[in-house]
Amino acid sequence: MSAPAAQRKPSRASRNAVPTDTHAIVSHIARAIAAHKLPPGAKLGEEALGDIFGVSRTKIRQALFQLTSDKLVTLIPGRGAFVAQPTVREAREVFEARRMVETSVLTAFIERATAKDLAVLKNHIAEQQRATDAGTAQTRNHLLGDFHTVIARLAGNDVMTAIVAELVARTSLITLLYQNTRGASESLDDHHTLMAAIEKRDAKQAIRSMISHLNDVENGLVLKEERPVIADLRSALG
Amino acid sequence: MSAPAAQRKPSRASRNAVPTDTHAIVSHIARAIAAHKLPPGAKLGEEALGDIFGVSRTKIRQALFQLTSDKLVTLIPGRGAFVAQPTVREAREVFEARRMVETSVLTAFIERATAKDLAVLKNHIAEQQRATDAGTAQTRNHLLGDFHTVIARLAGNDVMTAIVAELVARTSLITLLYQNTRGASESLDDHHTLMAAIEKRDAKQAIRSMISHLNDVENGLVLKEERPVIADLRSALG
DNA sequence: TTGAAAAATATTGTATACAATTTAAACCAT
DNA sequence: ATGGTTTAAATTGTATACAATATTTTTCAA
Repeated sequence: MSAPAAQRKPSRASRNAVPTDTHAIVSHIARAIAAHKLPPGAKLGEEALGDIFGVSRTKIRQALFQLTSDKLVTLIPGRGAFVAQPTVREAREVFEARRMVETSVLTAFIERATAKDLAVLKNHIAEQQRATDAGTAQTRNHLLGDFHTVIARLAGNDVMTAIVAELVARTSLITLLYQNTRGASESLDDHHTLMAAIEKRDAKQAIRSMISHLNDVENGLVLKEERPVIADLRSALG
Repeated sequence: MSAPAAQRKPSRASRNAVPTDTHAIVSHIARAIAAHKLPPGAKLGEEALGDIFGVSRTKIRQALFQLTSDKLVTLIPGRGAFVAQPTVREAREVFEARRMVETSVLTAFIERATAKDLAVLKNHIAEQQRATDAGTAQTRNHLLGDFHTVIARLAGNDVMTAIVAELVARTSLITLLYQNTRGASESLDDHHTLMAAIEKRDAKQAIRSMISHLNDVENGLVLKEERPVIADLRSALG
């Protein structure tokens, strides 16, 4: 005898399609950043965000602090929150960290992967293929990054999965700030190659593929001089 | 013509020796957890903490959220914040993560370390030795964990350093919850052995040392049945 | 005495109010 | 016009107030 859900009094935000829970706000903004709707350097005003999500600044503040600890947002005391602008040094360190972390994860995955795990991964690549052939750039890029996180998850270590997920998220910010000259199809080719090595349980070859894949993405980056245009908050998040 | 610092109106907390800045509050609580003054499961009441640090619940809340994302605190909705009680599974994953992450970091360090870097590390071990011979258990344990973070820092990758630091902090919680039967002197011996391999730039041997060191610490853990006594908040943080 | 139900208390979740700082605008002198 | 100073507006930082939820205590019947 559960009470009808409609009994909940509708929050101010329920009219819009934007979330009201703190975690939902965080992932909503994170997705907007990853999808390149919110460019690096964009101001994230608290009241503006509060209006958009229909909550008070209190919750917005919590969300912004969390995003700051994820390195997607930079908090300048007294000035406010901005979408992070990773430095060249930070970009290189993130890629080095990914090479270190993901090769270990990949080794563990190859050791432990069941036939079902391999099938899941193959299916994920098929999704990537479909999104590349006929999908939005947003879902395609999301899937291409998610692939790396999925490997970590299938390797069965939640701690490592969280680390990989964070590094992948930071990478999406980096590839926007430093114009990625490398196309998505090249990355997808890399994933196919990597998958072939994984299926053969050839750890050495798989690691070589992973490292050269990450190197290629990193080497595809160039320093952009002009700052990207600051997008409108509401249109980016609405 | 700088105004005298005394012009700042003294905050409520200035009478006590406890910090008022949010980051300071976070590290103060984190240290108390690492020093095993706040046992796993201890309730972290917001008003109680606010009284101790002389700030409002607003700031305490921020600190608790940050500690939650560091996995040192568990936030149960509607119930409050508690010092985290990592599960056995989580403990194993943290150790596996450390083996993965720290072997990579160690390899990079051995490749890049200058003579000065080696000297810094040797000096750190000397400190560990002094603290083991004639220091408090608290500073000894802090230095033993810090050693791993120092290697990461000297390896020159801030992203990896942050990851190692977080894993080390989580480890201190784990070693309290699952009674560590292994003494500090054994760990110090391991560090000496590792240092010898590092000085010879013997990466393979160094990695072997690091892995067996982490394995030994992990294998020294046992499941404790009884819950640790909950310490008094004020005495732990004052 | 025990156990359940109800009331009272305490604690968390969220919003708002106010102070401090920063940013923008208006103003004036050169 | 230009540059700097002053004033006004807007934004952030912190504390407090109020609502919602948990916890404890009290009460009462078996």
